[in-house]
Amino acid sequence: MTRNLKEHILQTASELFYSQGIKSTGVDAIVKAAGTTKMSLYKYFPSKDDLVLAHLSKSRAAMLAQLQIEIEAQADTPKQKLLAIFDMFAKLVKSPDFRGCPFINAAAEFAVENNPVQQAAAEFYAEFRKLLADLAVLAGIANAEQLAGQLVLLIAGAIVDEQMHRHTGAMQNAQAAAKILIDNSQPVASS
Amino acid sequence: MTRNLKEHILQTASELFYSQGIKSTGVDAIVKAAGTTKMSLYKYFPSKDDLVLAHLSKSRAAMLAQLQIEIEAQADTPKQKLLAIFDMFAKLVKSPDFRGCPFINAAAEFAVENNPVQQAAAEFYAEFRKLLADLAVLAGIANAEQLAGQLVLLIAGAIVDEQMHRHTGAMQNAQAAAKILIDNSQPVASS
DNA sequence: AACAGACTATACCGACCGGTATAGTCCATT
DNA sequence: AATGGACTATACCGGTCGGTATAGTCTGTT
Repeated sequence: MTRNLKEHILQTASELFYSQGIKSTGVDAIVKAAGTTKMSLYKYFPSKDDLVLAHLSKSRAAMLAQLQIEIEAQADTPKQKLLAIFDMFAKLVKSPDFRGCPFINAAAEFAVENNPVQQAAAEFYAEFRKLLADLAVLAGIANAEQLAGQLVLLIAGAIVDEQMHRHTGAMQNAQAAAKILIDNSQPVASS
Repeated sequence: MTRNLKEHILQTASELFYSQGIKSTGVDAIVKAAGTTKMSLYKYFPSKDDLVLAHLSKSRAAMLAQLQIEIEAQADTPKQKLLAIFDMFAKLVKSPDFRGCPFINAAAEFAVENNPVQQAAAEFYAEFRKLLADLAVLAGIANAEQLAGQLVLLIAGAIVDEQMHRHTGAMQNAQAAAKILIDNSQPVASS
């Protein structure tokens, strides 16, 4: 039960942070939802900021792992894997619990530039882009970095769009655009 | 000086809301920055929420007007006008005061679904999309609505991306993608 | 049986939050 | 000169914020 409590508090905090927003979630609310006390929370997380950073770090790892699984599960070509990522996000966006991207939302809540929260958000998107760029390289695309950047824009834009107007199929629209961009990308000069 | 004070308070609040975030900006801070008192603020805006909504409404009108001007200033073809919008946002994103999209940020700060703040954000993006769709129709594009939606995704995504990693040219990358999407869109069946 | 450590219970702290009450100043119109 | 409305000054309200202090409970180990 000892190492479990820290994880349990973090899990509870994560859900509240994501569903209600970080600044709107007080420490007391987390403590009550987790069925514990402030003393225990502050034992494992010396400040609310630490808890917030832990939440973002956990979300980052979880999301990247999920992406990796989704990519490897697909036994198809790299190009099909790229498109499958849009399917995954389309599913994610359909969930009733969907409330936008936790990193974008956190970056919006913590406005000060170079804030640790913003840096955490930036790091996730940098890793996400790299993951897409690696796939694009495998797909034999010459301007892989540029294409990966564009796919990130489409996905981030669709997440934000779905957050505001729900169930408008923004992610499918993004995928349709992605298809065109991929098909129009230059192949590497073949031997 | 009478009608000026209301506008002055709103202007001050707008700047603080945008630069620091809405929830992080207290009424006292607005009052102090505007050089007035709480009594005057609450005379014109019966609650902070009203002030927030007024801020979003003002920002929406300002942004749409700026877009209209930019579009009409271009004496070029509708297709060139569509691309010119990306230039405008590229300039906007370069400003040292840039801190993301006020509507996306506000929607992220106010998590509760169907919150008035979220609705205001959604309304802006709906109008923005319509504006692009009208241009796409003029450009003789058959699937104008779909294309407009995709351009919105690219722009919103680039704004969010630039908010996290500054000065990476995300908006130029979005424009490059937009060119491809426009060139690959189906023309209306001509007579 | 005794000890240690994880965890709980609760009361408290100063600071700040959005919002209000009361009183007073300034100035233009009549 | 007097009235009235716009605006200021300031003190206050209850509530919540993040964070801490103190004390007690419960349980596994020796």
